Amino acid sequence: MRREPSIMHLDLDAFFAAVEQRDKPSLRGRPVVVGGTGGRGVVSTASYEARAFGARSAMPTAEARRICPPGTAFLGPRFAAYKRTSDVVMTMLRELSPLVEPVSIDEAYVDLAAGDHDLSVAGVTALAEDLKARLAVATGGVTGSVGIGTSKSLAKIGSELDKPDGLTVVPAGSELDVLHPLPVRSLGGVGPATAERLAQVKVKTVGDLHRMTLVDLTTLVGQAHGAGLYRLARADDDRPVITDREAKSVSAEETFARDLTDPARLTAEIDALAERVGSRLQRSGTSGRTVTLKVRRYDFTTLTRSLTLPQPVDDPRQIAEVARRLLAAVDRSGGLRLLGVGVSGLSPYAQGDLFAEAVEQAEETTELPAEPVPADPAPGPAVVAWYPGQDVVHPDHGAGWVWGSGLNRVTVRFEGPRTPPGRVRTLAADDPDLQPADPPDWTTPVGG
DNA sequence: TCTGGGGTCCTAGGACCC
DNA sequence: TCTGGGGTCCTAGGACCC
Repeated sequence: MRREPSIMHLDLDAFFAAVEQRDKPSLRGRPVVVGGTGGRGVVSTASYEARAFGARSAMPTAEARRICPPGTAFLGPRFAAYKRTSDVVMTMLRELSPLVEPVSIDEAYVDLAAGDHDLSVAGVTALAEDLKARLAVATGGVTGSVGIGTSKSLAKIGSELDKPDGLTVVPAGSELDVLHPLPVRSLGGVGPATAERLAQVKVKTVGDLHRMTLVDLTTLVGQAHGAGLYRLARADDDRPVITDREAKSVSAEETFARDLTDPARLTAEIDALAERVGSRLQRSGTSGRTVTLKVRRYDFTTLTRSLTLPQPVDDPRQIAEVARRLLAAVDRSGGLRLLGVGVSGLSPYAQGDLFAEAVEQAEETTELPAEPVPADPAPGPAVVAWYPGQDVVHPDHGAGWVWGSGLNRVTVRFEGPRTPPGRVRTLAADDPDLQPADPPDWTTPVGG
């Protein structure tokens, strides 16, 4: 918590819908719903006119169609248009201060203390009024709500208090007066589950929360969460404004218009998702060691399966191979509603034989075969034919697949996709006994 | 024609190490 | 031959955010 209200939060109002209304004047003043328009679509953004009828973000579009009147526009999103408008706004914010933290396409924090500004209440009020006016002109009529306070949480709460096109400055010293009457849901990190737990002990407002002891709170909602809420209820928040954060994961997922059962279709979808993820990784110059498959079944039950490789991957083919193996081990009977593929454990892509180092480490913790690891082959250029996920067969060990490969060595997991690391075998990359194999027929639907 | 898609962070258990 | 605890990595799931 700072001594002056120097953190600003800007939230663009009903952003996607506002851009549509700007670009299509016939939509102005009418209810507009942007989101998935197919049978399984949900609402991304409802204009304020549509909100009057109950339309909300995350609501199934089918429900929004039921409750909104004839004449409501239902539009698919145009992300490129939103991105262009967002860029205009973020550029304006960076003129206020070099410390701008975009939270999403329509939201950002600005550390005004890093700019040259009068940080009195009157000063920041004038600054925000001027920003809002210029922003509306620069974007062609998109408006934003601004909160300014002594911390991120107060700035964010301020921007929520007066929507749309609002401005709230929370002066230093008045934080608790603002905070305590608000419902606990106003605090970042309090969602439906936490609110319900708190309600069960008669805690409804931030003021109620303030009266809980740290021990009671952490017992109720967990260590980290409890400690965080304890501080937020006291306006104790010193989180800095961060300009760029490194991505920790990259993923793509798709809900199908109809549940899929056809193995060939499932494989094709995995390949397409892996292609999206891999190309994004390659474009950003990163790669990651953990591949995660997400599956949502016909009955909406959702599960994830992941596998950490000894070396990072960014190649769509390799990502797809691993994801297909993970899919092979899940129950697909009844059909799948959604598939997702992700890569995490990201690191900047580095040239060189990372795998050799990974094997050194793995050998320290892995029960390796009794038979000796083949001696290092003669120095010289080695052709690495193996890639993670590739199916192989070995006369001594049977069927397996490549877990990791380097210049000289290849590590294979034998006996199927869930073989524990203790059963890996490290072989010479040029071991003549090790042969590529046709993939097993994993696509046959499995039960249980 | 119920329930998207992109993320982050936390928890908890098991394996394994010291 | 009786009993530990801390730390890290991996996996799976859940809550939450926009």
